[in-house]
Amino acid sequence: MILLPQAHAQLVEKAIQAAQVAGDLPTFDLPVIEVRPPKRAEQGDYSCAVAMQLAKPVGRNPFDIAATIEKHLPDAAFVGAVETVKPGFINFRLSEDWLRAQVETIIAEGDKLFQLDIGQGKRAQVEFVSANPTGPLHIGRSRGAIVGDTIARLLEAAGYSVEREYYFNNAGMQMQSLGNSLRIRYLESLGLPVEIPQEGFYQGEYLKDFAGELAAEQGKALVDADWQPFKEYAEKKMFAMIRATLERVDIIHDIFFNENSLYDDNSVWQVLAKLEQGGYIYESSVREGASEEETAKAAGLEPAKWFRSTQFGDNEDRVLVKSDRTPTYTLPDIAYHVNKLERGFDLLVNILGADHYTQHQVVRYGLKALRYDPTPLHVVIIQFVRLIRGGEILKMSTRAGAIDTLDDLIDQTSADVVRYILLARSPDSHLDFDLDLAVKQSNENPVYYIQNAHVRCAGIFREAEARGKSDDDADLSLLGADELRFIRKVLELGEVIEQSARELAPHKIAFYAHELASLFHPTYDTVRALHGDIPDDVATARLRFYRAAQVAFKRVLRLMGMTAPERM
RNA sequence: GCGCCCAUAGCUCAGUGGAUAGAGCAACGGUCUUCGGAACCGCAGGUCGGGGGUUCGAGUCCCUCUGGGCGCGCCA
Repeated sequence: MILLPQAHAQLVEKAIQAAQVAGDLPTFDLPVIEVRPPKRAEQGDYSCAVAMQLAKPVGRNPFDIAATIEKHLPDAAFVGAVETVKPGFINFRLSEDWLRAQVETIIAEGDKLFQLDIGQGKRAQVEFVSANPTGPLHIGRSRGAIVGDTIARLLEAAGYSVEREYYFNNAGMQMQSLGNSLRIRYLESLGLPVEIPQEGFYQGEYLKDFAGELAAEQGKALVDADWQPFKEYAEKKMFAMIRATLERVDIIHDIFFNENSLYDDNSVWQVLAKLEQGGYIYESSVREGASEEETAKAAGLEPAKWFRSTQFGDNEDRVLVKSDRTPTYTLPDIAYHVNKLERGFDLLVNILGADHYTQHQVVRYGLKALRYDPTPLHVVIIQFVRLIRGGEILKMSTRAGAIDTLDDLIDQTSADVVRYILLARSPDSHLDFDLDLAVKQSNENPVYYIQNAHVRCAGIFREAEARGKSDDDADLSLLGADELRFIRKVLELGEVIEQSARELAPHKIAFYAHELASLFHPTYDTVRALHGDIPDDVATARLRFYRAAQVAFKRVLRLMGMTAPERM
């Protein structure tokens, strides 16, 4: 299937070249020619403003230039009419015959509708979620989960070969606390006296469940054990839980990358050595340029290893190896990104919460110091989510208790609702998740509005079958203006995929889905296929149209990771 | 104080430097002896936070101010 903006742009380009050959336009370097749907439908299906850009270099008024370009436009099957208007727009209208024929193309492409080849099979990796297995997934994390998975789906549709990766750390203090918390719950479930620590204790109910299972499996065998075996047990269970939660929203990672492997293969220390060789590391108990206060605080500390990130524009140097000679999170994170780059991906996408921005900058400085080319690396920063219930704002936190896990949210709404609401906002914007609205199964909830379009198509075919009618051998010339308007919108899907994949802006598909549905429902209302007074040939053509519509909705819903229900 | 993000209709938000700034919800008024109404139609709603600048053209780019979010740890 063709991308219409690009196809039109090529026509304009050829027209300009032809005009130059004919001497109607002077010679100049071709600008990037952009063609897009105008805001107002009366202005055409696609519009090009290149003549305005050319007015200055060519030294003529834009309207004349546009008219000249129009004169030299080559023929194309998809072009119905061309018009040059006011300041210098060239407006295109799609051929209606060509549009009608697209109904068959859409049906033929089916689940692969607008499967593009922009990625040309290049390898892309999307890293997202990446929560350590210390607890269930929270809503704050889940926005990144949905955005990351949808970006992966869009990249696949754009023609990339995509891997989904989850980076985690199962070492460190938090995991030790988790193991210790489980140990206490385990002893408690055996009826032994325990003391719940004030700090570093995980309160969650899930640990009581784990403890109960562990006690049932092991009896009193672990009464004298330290935190270690408990940590291992908790980690295993926790990951199973996280995976199960993600699967509920149709997210499956291909690779779980353990931070520890970067120590096992020594790459963390190799990275450090290379930075040292480059002269980017110094040893000191306090960073260079520190305030008196900081210096006083650091008095008596053993020297740490500092990275001169200020050389790359950072506000201050960062510690890579602490006084106790263990690395900070930053060092393995740099090593991880080196690892990613060396795996040869053409595109690396990293989904991060807004609070990780600074950390990521330091990683980039590290890569720069190591002389890696960071161009494949793209970061999508996700702004925070606020949960709203009864008009009240509940702030999200990965350490808060209560009711804000992704599982809870799915339980209270549905996987589809969660996916759509978390998706339908620019990642740059803060997101208010209105629980009351999400729970409502009414037209206030856009999720059902979109899915209902698919349901209605499915319903038509159930009914058609019952009445013994089919859409075989349809005469598509019988389709009217309403149907064509909808088909035009379906054909914009390619642009939406291309653009949202290129810009890593998956919310665009969500808005498109709603726009498509809002063209569908009025059409469904007026364009009847199975009414008694509809002639058979018209009914057949319309059924064929609804077949194409169903294909489009299914494709769009699947691109968003949502289900395309047959009934609701 | 420094860095990043945000500010558009009453509310929640779209808006790739192009033409008269758009949806949904809420509010108001209508439609239907339904291929499943979680629908459709209409009406109304705006100094695009303020001020400068760049451009043939700015909600969009630059500067600045104001207001909000996040970060600025030898935590991860």
